[in-house]
Amino acid sequence: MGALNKIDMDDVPVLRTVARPKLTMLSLDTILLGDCISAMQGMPDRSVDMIFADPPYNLQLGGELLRPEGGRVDACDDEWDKFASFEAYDKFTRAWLAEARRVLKDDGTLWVIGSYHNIFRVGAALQDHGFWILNDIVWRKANPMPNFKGTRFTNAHETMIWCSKSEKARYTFNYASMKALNDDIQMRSDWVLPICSGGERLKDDDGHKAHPTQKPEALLYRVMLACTQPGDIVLDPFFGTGTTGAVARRLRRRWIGIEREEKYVRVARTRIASTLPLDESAMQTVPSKRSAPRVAFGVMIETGAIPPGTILTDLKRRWRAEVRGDGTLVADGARGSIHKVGATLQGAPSCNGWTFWHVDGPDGLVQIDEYRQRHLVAAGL
Amino acid sequence: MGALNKIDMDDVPVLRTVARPKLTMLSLDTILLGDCISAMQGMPDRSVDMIFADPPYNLQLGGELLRPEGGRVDACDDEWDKFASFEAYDKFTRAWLAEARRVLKDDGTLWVIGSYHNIFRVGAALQDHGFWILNDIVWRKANPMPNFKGTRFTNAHETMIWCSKSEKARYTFNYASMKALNDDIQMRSDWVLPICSGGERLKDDDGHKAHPTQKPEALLYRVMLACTQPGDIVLDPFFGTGTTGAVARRLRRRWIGIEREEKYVRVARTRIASTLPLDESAMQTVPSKRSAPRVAFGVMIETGAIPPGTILTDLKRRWRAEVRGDGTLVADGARGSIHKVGATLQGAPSCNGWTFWHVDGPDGLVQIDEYRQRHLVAAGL
DNA sequence: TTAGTTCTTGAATCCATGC
DNA sequence: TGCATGGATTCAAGAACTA
Repeated sequence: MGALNKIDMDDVPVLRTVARPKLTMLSLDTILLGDCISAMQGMPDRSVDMIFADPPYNLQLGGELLRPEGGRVDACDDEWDKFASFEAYDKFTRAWLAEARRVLKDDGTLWVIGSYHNIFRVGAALQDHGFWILNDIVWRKANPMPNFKGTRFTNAHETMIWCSKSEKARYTFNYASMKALNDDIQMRSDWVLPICSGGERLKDDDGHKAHPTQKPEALLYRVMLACTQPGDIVLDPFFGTGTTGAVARRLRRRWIGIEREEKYVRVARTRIASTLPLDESAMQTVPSKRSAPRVAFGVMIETGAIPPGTILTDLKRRWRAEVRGDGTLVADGARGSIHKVGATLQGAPSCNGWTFWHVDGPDGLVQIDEYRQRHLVAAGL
Repeated sequence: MGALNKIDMDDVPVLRTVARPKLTMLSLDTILLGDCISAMQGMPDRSVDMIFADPPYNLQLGGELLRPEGGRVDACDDEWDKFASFEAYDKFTRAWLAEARRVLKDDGTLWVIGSYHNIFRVGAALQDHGFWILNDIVWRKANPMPNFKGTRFTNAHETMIWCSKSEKARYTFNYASMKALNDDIQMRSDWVLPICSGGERLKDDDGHKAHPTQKPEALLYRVMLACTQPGDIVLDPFFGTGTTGAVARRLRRRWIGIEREEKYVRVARTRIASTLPLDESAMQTVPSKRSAPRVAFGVMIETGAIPPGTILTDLKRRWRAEVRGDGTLVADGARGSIHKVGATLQGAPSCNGWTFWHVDGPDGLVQIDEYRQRHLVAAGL
């Protein structure tokens, strides 16, 4: 009996990990069913070019959370995300990191994604294992779930850590591709991408989401395009529904996925089997679109462009309002945002405060939108 | 000889930390010259409302050892940012965090800012000390320094961790102010703000920047507006050029700064002395409904605003209920408070009766919360 | 067919007070 | 300390539905 039992020979093979002698050869484009630490123990030293890891976040959620309209939030309360303590989580983290480090080629890189619940512990463990952090990348979600109770800031991002095995490692970074992907401007450490929803979100037979934390393919697309070459081997030790495998296949990279839950493996197999590799020509360049950033009026106050206490007026000086420290306006009989106060004073259903309000200065009336334009220019946006 | 030698009595006093017996009283709006751990040891337990900490980022390893206990470094370069190892940095971090935790009020909050070089170690240490992370906030720099060599992604952000002393702490979060500051949309965990440059950037006599990591006032403005009230005490154990003090003074908060380097203290003193507090009227913020006085629905009946027998309906006129003399409602199959009846009829777990129910009058539907607002205004509340 | 409206949902550490 | 109760609280995207 070998190290792994091959239980399927279809398009996307699935191997069941049984014991742990090292394989002399890697099975590529394959899902290993089992615990990631054991599975990696069966892999040779320095055998993969990149590792993308989306480990449990250890969310530590409380009771159920209700939306304002009464609905229930479908939280990630799965058993695989529960740990007894930070110590238990650290022990688990350091164990899989040790194996990941061993199977990674010396010039390979490791990516880990997490949230504030776990990412600090993961980052500290990485450094303790000798990994050299190259960047921390912020995935700014275009459409995050709001904070329903108004108790904190909207948790609108997740963090990825990108690191090499050592300070001197000669890692792959496709600088030119990243710049091209970003309209010929250097790719920054913050990426704005939508969450995984719509047709991309995999559903089970009941129509429920197949996995609570499926990542968008766009995220993996950018990661893989940045740090690997076609033909490189990408390992994902927390494979889930196989986003890493699907994108690897699309981008003509080789891949290995490890997943403990059989139900996720089934979903991943079907998904990857139906994913088509991109045309080689299509892999050359990728279009991108940059939309104008939204600037809140409050930023004008914070940056000192319009100090609190400033009196604003409309073009015909019919109404006046005073700017408050929190970016709201106060006028005779109205208070609130620049838009709301403008609408109330005029008795109009709505109002664009940016064009309605002006600062009455030495040079006459200056529309506050003028300040916003200056801010955008100064910020290089 | 007292714990601190007062060496200056000007507008912004500077106290030199000498020994460490606890002070019975806090000196406010003051800079303490000395190592932050020693200085905090001279402060009482649970004495400050908020701490903003911008510790050394440990940007370079392999430099000379800086003793965690705080041995002074006289050099004019940035020796304060060098640590011999992660262990040394951790030891230093855990030492100042322990004092910060002791000095912080039980319902106070702590902010720490850092980059990928140090923030993961700081975050893990926070959690190990029992702090409860509320958010990690990404300061997305509008105009970061490019990566000149093209070897990584442009390092375009820094990370702040916001935490309370415990999971159950009742911390201050001015939700309504934050929402107002962001054009009436919940403030997110990613903040786009320019770096500190131009006239705000302090220069020394040679025209060089006075401090290598001066933070923009806009950043502190948002932090302080979010988590403190006017009059609250804000401590900054790594004061530098005193951005925290300047913004605190502007926003009419009290402040304490600790700084080891005399040259930075000089710059900070001049800066803060020339900062003007904002007008009190400009400090008024949007009152939150949670802090508004409670009004029982029965008062609406007692004052005659809504007479018994009035028929209430929801916005879509799907349900009807009749007002009783004691302030309860009676509907088909339900009776009780405005909230309970609304919840029962909808089959919802809960319901805000004030916003659910309406009076169907000559001017159309009027939300009963409208009556409550009128009552509050009339009562001068 | 289209345009407008309503409904659903996403890695979430998500209430405050009084008895 | 636990339980009952009042009543505060949501953004964007895509699908489903309606006129």
